[in-house]
Amino acid sequence: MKKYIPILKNTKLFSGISEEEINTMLSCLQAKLCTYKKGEYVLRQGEYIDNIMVLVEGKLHIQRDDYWGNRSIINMVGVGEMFGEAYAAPESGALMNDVLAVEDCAVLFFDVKRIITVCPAACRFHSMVVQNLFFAISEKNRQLMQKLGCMSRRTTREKLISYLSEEAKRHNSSSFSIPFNRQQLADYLSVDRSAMSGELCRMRDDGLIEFDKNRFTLL
Amino acid sequence: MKKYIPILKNTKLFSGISEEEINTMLSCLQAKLCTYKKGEYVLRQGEYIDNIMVLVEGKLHIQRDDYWGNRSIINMVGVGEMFGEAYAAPESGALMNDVLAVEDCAVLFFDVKRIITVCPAACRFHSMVVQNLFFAISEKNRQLMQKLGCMSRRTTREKLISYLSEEAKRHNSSSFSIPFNRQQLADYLSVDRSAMSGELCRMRDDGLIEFDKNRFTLL
DNA sequence: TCATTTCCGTTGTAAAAACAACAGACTTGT
DNA sequence: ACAAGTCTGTTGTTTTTACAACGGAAATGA
Repeated sequence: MKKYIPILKNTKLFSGISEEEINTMLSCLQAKLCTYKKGEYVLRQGEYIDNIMVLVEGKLHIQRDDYWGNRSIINMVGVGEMFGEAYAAPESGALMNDVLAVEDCAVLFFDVKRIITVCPAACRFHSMVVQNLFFAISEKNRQLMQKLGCMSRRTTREKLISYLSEEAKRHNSSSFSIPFNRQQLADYLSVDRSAMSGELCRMRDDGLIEFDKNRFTLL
Repeated sequence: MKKYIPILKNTKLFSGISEEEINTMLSCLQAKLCTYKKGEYVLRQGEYIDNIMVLVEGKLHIQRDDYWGNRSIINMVGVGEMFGEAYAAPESGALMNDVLAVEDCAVLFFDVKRIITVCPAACRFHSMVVQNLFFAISEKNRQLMQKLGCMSRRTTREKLISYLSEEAKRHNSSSFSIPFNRQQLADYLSVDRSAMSGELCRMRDDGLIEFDKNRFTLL
């Protein structure tokens, strides 16, 4: 577990907290480490959790499959990112989505109650973690609204432009790699893969974008 | 301002706090009351805020209009509900959406910093408000994911079924009124109004639902 | 009460997406 | 190195949606 402390130091949750202090808090918060192989589910829709998770290795998808097998990728989780925080509140109900390991993963589980209630030992930086958690949820909230803004577009082309623009803004560059292959991007935008593939090529022919595999450039 | 204390008592933010204590906190948190006529904007996309707002009278829409004039209603805000909490964090950037009064409204503004930092007078129930705020954001988060689940449906019919099912679940009844007219519902689901209107009638003919104006019944 | 506006369903047409099926390029694992 | 599998773009067909325009019903307001 200790080998992940440098990673935790750079997460939103432990921002501003030193490695030694993180080490102390890991036991204070009773963190548990679990590993998953590519393709395994970390959490399944319908489960109840009282943990907040931090991904310290690999890549995850928050996703959902409907009756007809249509997959919808809600979000991508990279190393250092938190997930499950929406279920931090008591009585938050069952998970709505699956969490799938798309690469071999390592995940740290933290007991929510131990985070949001003052710990008996009164860790010096406990209250800072609470505030960090608060800001992180707030940011996640904005991300979700951004995705809603993207999903509310009518056509595939508009969705693509919206998504690619956001990615360009996020990378501070008109050239960037995306964390999805074509099928995953289609699932993320909730459109048909082949239709999207065609639309991407049409956008390239129209001189809007260039791309090679997962690398895109906005023109 | 005092006349709204009974309303505040029943909000998520002030849950578990007595009316007298709320009265004390209103000054402690330096609350400000603003009123808006139907059709006025409470907040506009691009603004920067450091407040959390509670609607104490009327009805609001969180929405966004794109270049082409397509309106997309992100969320509906009713009396007692909070909004703007996603921008509670510092450096949370400019507002992504407009907030429109769809009825005459009264809104209470609270300074975020005064909520999340311990107040000088150390109000007895300040920490409870912080936790309430935390849970409220967490719940908003789940609501957004639920809407994403709805928006990720491919067809208008699936979106309608998804939305109406959630409403039925929320009302604990297969018969309920929705807070939208047809155009607003179409904007909320990001579909064409006339196409949606037709689909609703087809669903009625197929024996899936019944409706009269804003009142729907699932069969 | 009457005129005006808003709301809702309907229709027809054009545009777009979903779906299915396929072939070539590329990866992966043995 | 080779076989199997995956990923991507392409095409054609069917289904669905968007758009525009209209009429009647209901609500609003002077």
